[in-house]
Amino acid sequence: MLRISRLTDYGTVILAHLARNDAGPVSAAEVAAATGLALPTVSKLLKKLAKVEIVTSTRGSHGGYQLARDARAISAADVIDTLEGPVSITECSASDGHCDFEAFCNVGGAWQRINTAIRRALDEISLADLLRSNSPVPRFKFAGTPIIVEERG
Amino acid sequence: MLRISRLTDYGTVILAHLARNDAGPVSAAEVAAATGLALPTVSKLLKKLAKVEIVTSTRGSHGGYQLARDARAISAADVIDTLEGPVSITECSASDGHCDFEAFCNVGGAWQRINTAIRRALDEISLADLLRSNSPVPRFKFAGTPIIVEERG
DNA sequence: ATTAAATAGGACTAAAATAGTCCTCTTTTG
DNA sequence: CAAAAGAGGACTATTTTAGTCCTATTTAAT
Repeated sequence: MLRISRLTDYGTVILAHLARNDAGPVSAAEVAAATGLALPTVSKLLKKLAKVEIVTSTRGSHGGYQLARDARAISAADVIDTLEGPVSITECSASDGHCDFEAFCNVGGAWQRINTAIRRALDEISLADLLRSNSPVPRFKFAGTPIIVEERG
Repeated sequence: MLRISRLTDYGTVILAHLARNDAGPVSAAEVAAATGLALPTVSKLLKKLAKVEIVTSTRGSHGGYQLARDARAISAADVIDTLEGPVSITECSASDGHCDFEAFCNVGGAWQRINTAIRRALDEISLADLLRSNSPVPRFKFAGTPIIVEERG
């Protein structure tokens, strides 16, 4: 339904936590405790975010993660690109741009226009814009185990 | 990755075929033959499109489907809403708008802005805009059986 | 009337993508 | 050198998406 995945949403929650706790590295375990997300999941996401330098990591004891730059300089597009691959409304336009069936393909200029509009919207929103209130975890209505939102630790 | 599903893409191919064959109803079987898509799939999609009156159906022998209105009056948003549910970038904002955890939720105004931008882009593109060239079926690069694009029948 | 060609509706199965967990290795600090 | 942390990747489970099939209904032609 043209929506971002849960993991990407978790990613924004995690980044929001880092943005609010900016004085030194925060461990994945701390983030997990504060957000109610499972540690392995938090860990996995932070590793990906570290790889593209949205966050920086410090290894070893007292290590952890922190934002690599100001929250205003991290866009929704950065996060989405990292956590679910490049944004593109059709499979075709996500490819290398050279499709064997281009002549038969109805995915043309109009879809590209849509892609461009979406991308522009995502580029213009920063992590700072997404930061709101006390926000551990959004509530989802899917079938699986409900996410705990109580504070612990 | 924030992309439309294959079925929705098939939907646009099917609608494109109907738009180009506007003189009387076209049966699902004819559409399937012309586009290279499997009949049950075409049939399923056309039933959905008929239910929301993007196409009209005629039952009985010599029956079939045709566009319910001019291709310029059918938007990408209409088609996407029908074939993959309402467009909304997060699960929360797709819901009834009343979330038990609103106070904790970081999905706020900024995501809504993104949603709005996407929706506007989708509203502004019509089926007529998407109509291009001879276009049976876009080629996808996923693992399953490749879709036949040769003309048959 | 009967038969054939269609759509309507929904149940069911299969395949793919997504989410989530776990294990082993390396780095750093006390 | 032990403990706390991240790195990397393999693996499993779950959920979503795609695809098929069956039965009923409608309409037209004979």
